[in-house]
Amino acid sequence: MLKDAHDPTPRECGECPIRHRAVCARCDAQELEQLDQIKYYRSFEAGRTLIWAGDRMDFVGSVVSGIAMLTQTLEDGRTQMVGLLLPSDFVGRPGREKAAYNVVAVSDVVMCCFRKHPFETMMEKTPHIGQRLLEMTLDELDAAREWMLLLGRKTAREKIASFLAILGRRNAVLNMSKAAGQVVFDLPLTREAMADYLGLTLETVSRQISALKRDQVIHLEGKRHVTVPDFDRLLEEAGDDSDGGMLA
Amino acid sequence: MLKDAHDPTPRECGECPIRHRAVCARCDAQELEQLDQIKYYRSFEAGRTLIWAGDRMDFVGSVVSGIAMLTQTLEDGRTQMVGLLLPSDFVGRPGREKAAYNVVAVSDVVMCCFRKHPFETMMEKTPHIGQRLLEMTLDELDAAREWMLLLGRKTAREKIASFLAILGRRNAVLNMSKAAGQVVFDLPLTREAMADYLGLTLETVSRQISALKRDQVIHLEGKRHVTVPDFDRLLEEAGDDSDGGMLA
DNA sequence: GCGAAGCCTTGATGCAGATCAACTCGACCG
DNA sequence: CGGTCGAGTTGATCTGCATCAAGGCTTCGC
Repeated sequence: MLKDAHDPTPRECGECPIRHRAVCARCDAQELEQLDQIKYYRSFEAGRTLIWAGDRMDFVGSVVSGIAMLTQTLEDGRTQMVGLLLPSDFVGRPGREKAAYNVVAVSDVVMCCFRKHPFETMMEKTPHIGQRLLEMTLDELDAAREWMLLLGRKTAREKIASFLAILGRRNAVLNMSKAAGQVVFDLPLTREAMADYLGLTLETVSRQISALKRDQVIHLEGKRHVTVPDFDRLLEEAGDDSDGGMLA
Repeated sequence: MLKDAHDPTPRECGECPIRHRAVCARCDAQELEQLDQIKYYRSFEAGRTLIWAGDRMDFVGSVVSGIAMLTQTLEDGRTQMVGLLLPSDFVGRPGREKAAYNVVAVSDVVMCCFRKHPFETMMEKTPHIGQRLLEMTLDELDAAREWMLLLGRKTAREKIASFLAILGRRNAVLNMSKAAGQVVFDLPLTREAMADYLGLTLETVSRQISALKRDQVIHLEGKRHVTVPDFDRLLEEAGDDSDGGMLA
């Protein structure tokens, strides 16, 4: 709610960093105009819960900057992450009254929110939006299915390696930082959040990271900065089918 | 490919059992006409693999009758089910060249296939289809996320109870067979397929079913016919949050 | 009627990862 | 400066599920 001086909130769609990847990617100038009428920005600080499962939702929206996670919990407190939201990812479901998951800010987050009812009406009249949302949802479904394989069948070491491979691949695409096959990135999550992602305990996450470090599969500077000297080696550790990940 | 005398393949959309739930649910008479031009039926016998991951796909389609499963495997053979396809569920992804998952017939299956390219062009011109597909995909994503919680955080007993609850709830809705809260249904999967669904071994599945039987949570006639005397008791065993499953 | 194959159950044993617990390190604050 | 708090590491022990192994029940073909 509060805005500070360094707030990276864009002023208008033209300067929006996710303009070409979010739900609005295919909208033309006139459609953006319409969206502009029903949108507003909100900022949240790291650690805050943006939405509680069961809450009434009066908006849907896009993550503009920062990282958030979707989680579910059992009554005794066991929690499982079921979505990791990066900039341009969509939050909420048109047509649904109440939130199905908790949404928690991992880092500071800025969201572009659309008032739900007007957005729904607009979706009916503007195929562009629904088409783009369909694409994005299909991508998420693929990711969820990859994730199910990980949760159901991989060992702790394979889970960690797979997670690092996902982060590494993303960064390799963004930065082209493949100097001699080296991949470098920062872990965006705490050990606990990684555990919730992978269906492990935080102790096991810590141990397996140490083991991969000991076996020279990765190097660590501090607790978060990772260097992967040989990415293929990491992929082997992840245990995927040989053609794995070529979809993305 | 072969058709036998008892083949339940519908002749035209008017008599199609999934007419009002599949991708074509919202299509008007004229749109159905168009779909009719590009569709054909195929039958598969139980156990057959309809599609191999990596295969070139020249069609997408709907399950008309029977049950199929989507599976992924690791190179050493460990396999995880990532989708359970019931009548009206959609197979394939518009815009994608190659199949991402294996599709295996659990029972005899009839599919209504649409030639992929004409279907894609039609989707662009017919918002009804894309809208319906979006709804269905969002539902699948929700189901996948529920499933992730199960795979990542539930015990073997809770997994079995959850699976039975899903089947029971589905049948309760269909049959209204809630004579005094009793729910009755047949297991559609072998122990091995259940294991692949739940991320367990088939021995553990068998043991946990025996345990639930011993503890009077369920009754079994033969290996497949299940009676649940007290559905709330089953839900407790499933370990879900108290408000659980009310989305469906 | 008999053998073989598929599906399922049950028992004995082992191990990967959970649990419980102690400790380190750095950031922040009065 | 010392104290506290959150994040992470590491060790010791326990346990739920996997693994290995044997046997039962049904169905099918000959």
